[in-house]
Amino acid sequence: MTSRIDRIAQQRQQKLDRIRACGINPYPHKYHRSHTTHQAIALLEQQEGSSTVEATVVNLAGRVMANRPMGKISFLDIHDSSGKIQLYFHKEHLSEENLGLFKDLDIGDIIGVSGKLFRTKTSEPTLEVENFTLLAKALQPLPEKWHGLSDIDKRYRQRYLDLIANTETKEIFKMRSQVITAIRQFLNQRGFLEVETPVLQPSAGGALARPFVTHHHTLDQDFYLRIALELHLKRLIIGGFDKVYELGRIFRNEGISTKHNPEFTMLESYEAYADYNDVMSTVEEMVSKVSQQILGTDKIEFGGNTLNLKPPWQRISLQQTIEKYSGIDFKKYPDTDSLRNEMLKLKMEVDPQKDRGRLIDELISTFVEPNLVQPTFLLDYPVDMSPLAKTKPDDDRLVERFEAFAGGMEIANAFTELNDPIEQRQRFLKQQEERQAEGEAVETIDQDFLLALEYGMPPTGGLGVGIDRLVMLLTGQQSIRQVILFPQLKEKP
RNA sequence: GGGCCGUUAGCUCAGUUGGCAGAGCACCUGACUUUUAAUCAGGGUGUCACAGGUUCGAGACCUGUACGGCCUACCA
Repeated sequence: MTSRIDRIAQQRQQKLDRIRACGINPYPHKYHRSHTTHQAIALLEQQEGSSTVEATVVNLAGRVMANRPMGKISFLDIHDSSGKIQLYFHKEHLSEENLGLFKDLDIGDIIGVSGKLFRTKTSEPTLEVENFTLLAKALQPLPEKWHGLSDIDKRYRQRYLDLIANTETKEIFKMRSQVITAIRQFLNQRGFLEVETPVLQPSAGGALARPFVTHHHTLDQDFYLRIALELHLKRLIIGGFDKVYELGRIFRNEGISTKHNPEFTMLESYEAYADYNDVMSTVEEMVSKVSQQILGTDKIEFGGNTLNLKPPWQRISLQQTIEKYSGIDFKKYPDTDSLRNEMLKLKMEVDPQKDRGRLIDELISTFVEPNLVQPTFLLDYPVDMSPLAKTKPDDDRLVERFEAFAGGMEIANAFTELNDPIEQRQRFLKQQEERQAEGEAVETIDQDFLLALEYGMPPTGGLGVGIDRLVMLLTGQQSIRQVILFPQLKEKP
């Protein structure tokens, strides 16, 4: 018994055989197209607006997306990445070879067409096809034309079908590309140098996340995929590049959710002689400029709210904000146990493994984060949870660090970088002891980074921005998988 | 990791109380010289996710598995 899809494939195979039997190559090497479909429509408008511009023959190419036969004539739509255009085929005006080929044409095939542009009586821009070429025969049927492809699993696993069938998907990824371009322009204009640093690292530092491990055969050595860009970029600040950034993929071997993908794109930038106040201005200006450049506005819709990205963003103290939303002033509970007890009073389920920094983090994500819909900077984090940030001049229990939130999501993290090599070493050691005490996996200390710091790093403001989340924000998507072309999924058996 | 929901034709989806497996699109055949999800006539091509169980009889009920979605947990 043949399945339906086998039968369709069989029919297409027969068409392919017929086409080959006519001496036609169904997969030729190239096609010279003179215009995109978008350019062709602009050209038609130009012809119509002028009595001197004569209709000329143009060559277009694209995928056949619709066929409306009407006896001796047929209307087909082809799509290319610029848009779509209608084609008009008149069977009596086609060569014998073209007519035979036309009969074996399917929706999904890619063709090149030449002819003159005109408008039908319903004023649809149309190309009257004088000659056409098969550029690629499709053996699989496309998803349905009206509903598109809505099976979310299939959209991710066969993203090409999602892109063919759903124009909104295409728009999201065009915008993602534009966001990244706009960020590059913004930073380049401000004198930042774009650099590339290693993905494979002997120790994964700069953040606290479980890394992926891999192995280099020739060196017979394990490597980690990077979990942050931080430590290498700071080496470059030490090396004398005053403003550097990297837009790169990082990898964290942790949970997958609507806001987490195991590999994601991070922007990190470092600016010598700046502190976190300078970085704050940069972030709000960058995000608002990028939004204006791409959406034409800095007021965006996200999750049913209108977010105003125009600077200045609200700046609020972490301590006061936690107190405001949870009633807990963590300053009054300087050790882990007293803070945990206070959290238990609120009937929070508190993991006894968590240290003070992680407890505070839990307070942020439970009470604060969902409330930060308008873009907001949360300022001055406890030193316990920020080993790479410099303490405040007047309070060595807090560091000059901020996180930026919008739409209830964390989108950026930044601090005045710790540049005292002795203190940095102590912080790493303290962190390692705590990890060990908790019986958790201990990251090796990046000794080479500590050595670099000993040569002297200027005061520096550092920034990390989750690009995927920023794109979610600007495109109004609630799931990170909608803004990653090929999100991580379990393999189908 | 836990909870809830989903998986039926290539795609989008129906399928009632357990009683012959359905529709639209796509595809095939035919008609049609300006259509726009063209229209009209005819054609159903299926491992009902997978494996068991209950039953005279299971797409439907029960158990397990896989994959996905949402929530939750984890997450600098």
